[in-house]
This record gives sequence, structure tokens and C-alpha cells, in this order.
Amino acid sequence: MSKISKALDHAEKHCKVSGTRLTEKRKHVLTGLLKSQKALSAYELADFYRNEFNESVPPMSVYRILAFLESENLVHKLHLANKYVACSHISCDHAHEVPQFLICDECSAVKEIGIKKTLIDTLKRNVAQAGYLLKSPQLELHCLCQDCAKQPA
Amino acid sequence: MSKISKALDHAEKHCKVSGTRLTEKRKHVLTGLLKSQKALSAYELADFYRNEFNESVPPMSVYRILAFLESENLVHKLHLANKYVACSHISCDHAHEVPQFLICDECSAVKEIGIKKTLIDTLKRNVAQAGYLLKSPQLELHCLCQDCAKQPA
DNA sequence: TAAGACATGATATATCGTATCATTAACTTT
DNA sequence: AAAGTTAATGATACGATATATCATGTCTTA
Ligand SMILES: [Zn+2]
Ligand SMILES: [Zn+2]
Ligand SMILES: [Zn+2]
Ligand SMILES: [Zn+2]
Repeated sequence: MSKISKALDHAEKHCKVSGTRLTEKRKHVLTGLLKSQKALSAYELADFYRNEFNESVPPMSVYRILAFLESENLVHKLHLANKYVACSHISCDHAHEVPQFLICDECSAVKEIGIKKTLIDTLKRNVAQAGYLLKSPQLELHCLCQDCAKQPA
Repeated sequence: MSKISKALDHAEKHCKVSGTRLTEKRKHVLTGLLKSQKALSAYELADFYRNEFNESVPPMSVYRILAFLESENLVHKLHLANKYVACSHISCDHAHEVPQFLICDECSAVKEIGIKKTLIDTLKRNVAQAGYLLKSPQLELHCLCQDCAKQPA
């Protein structure tokens, strides 16, 4: 069983438990993200969908579907890149924590990592000292992936 | 001498040293950011400019001017908000470090803070462990400012 | 003053995103 | 099964952010 169908399987179960519906279209959008292995914009996903499934989907529907998938923690939005990625932990059983992302500025590759809680706590203290309240500790960092770091830009 | 004219004065000197020109328009755009005390988009700045100086500027020029000001470290772009802020350290003499920003999601207030180097180093190590290269340690964090944290959203 | 560099204006277009209303599909209740 | 209700999707319009390109203007300097 491929990684992707395994993830879809988990997503299915997840939705059943949460009492929501993983429709065909939603499954297809998620498949697109899983296959692409990088961050895609809603419009890029609509294109992918059209090519992959020989069926066109209005970008507006993609937005709605992404919002749904995000609310189920199956997908994450990268606010820095205005793109979306499939969660790396769909097939994991543990509860989902606040995600941290490394985004390759060259090729949009994304790595979802766990950052030590102590580091986040330190960050929170830093923010509090400045009189602000940290709303979301989701970090998104401008990076280069291994491949892009090697090559001459 | 007001804080703003002091900052403009410093900006002027800074540009003289770096051999660049702080033209009237560029000065006005910077003034807009200094006055606003919050992050503004290029288009918002164009509006501000029109009202403040009774002279219209095409948004495209604002973009170019912002790019210039950013290259001189007089202005920073917030990629998370797609807005721009005047640097808080224009009037400082020390060299400019990589900035970190706390952005109020409610009112666009922005605080430019210095985050301890040790924390950044830890972060860098985390990223390296994941096989990525941290391109810019500029952090932008979703926050609430003091005012907005108090009020019922 | 003529040449070159730099700055700005003007226009078109790409990209990301929201708002709104209509239509269709699915689930619920009788 | 039929009717009623809710959820999902389609369709259209529009707004905001951003880039690309070519034309025009302004400053500097020889
Ligand atoms: Zn995740
Ligand atoms: Zn890359
Ligand atoms: Zn600064
Ligand atoms: Zn605020």
C-alpha cells in the first residue's frame, strides 16, 4: 500500500471519527497535495486537479475544500508563501501539535518539523516581555532545501 | 526636534554615506510609514501619500520606493502581512541586525524586537538537523498587541 | 550642452483571496 | 418513498497584492 493511499485511508478514518465527510473532491484535492510533495497555491491545485482527474474544479471550490481540510488538520496553510501542504502526520496516531515549517524559497519544498517545546517557551517569554501576546507559535522559516542549497542559484 | 524628523535626518545621512539618493518622494513614503505607526500596504501608502501631500503617486512607484528603502534597511517588508514598516532603529548608530517582528493580527500594529542570538542559533541547529539551510532568521509572529489583547475581539 | 545613469510615470497583466447567490447532493424525518 | 433540512459545490463578480515592460523625466558629470 503506497504512502499516499495509506494517508488517504487515515484521512478517511479521521473524518469518520470527527463526523465530517471526506467527499470525492476533497479526497482529490488532498491527493494532489500528497502527490506534489511541495507547497501549492489554490490555483495551482485547481490546475493539478484538472490534469490529474480530467475534470475541472473552480478555484473557489478548492479554497473551500482547503479550508475544510485545514480545519481537520489534514492540510496546513503556509501564510508566508500563500500556499498549502498536506500534513506530514496524517498517518500518525498522536494528536497534532502546532506545526513548524521550513520552506524552500527556490522550489517550494516544505518540511514540517517539530521544534523543541523549550524553544517555543523561550520565544513566548520574549514576546511577552515586549508586551505582546503570541497568538500562534506556528513558525515559517525562509530556507533552502538540500537540493537547492547545493546548486548555484 | 520630533522623533520623525530625527529619523528622516538619520535616513538622509545614511543615504549620503551609502551614496544613494533620498529623493522627496522617497522621503515622503518613509514619512508615511513613520507617521502611521503601523504596517501599511503599498496601496495604503499611496492613499496616505495622496492625502498627506496633496499629490498622487502611482502604487507602482510606491513599490519601487519601498524596494529602495528596504535595500537601505530603512524599511522592512512583513511577508506574513504583505505590508511594510519603518525600521525602528533608523536613529540608532549600531549596525542593523536581522529583525524579528511581532504583528498584531487585529490592528496591524508591529513591534520590531531583538531575539536573543542563542535562540536563533538553536533554531538554526534545528533547521540544519532537518537538512535545510536557514536563509533568513527573520521571524514574523502572529500576535495580539497589548490593546487588542485586552479588548474582547 | 550632450551623454549616461537614475528615478518616476503609465499601462497591462498575473496572482491570491473574499463575498454572494444559485444549484446540487446527501442526510433526516416522517 | 416523499418531503424537508443541511451540507457541499458551482458560478460570477470583485478586491487586493504584485510583477513586467516601455515611456518619460531628472540629475550628474564630463
Ligand atoms: Zn501537520
Ligand atoms: Zn529547494
Ligand atoms: Zn530594522
Ligand atoms: Zn492590536
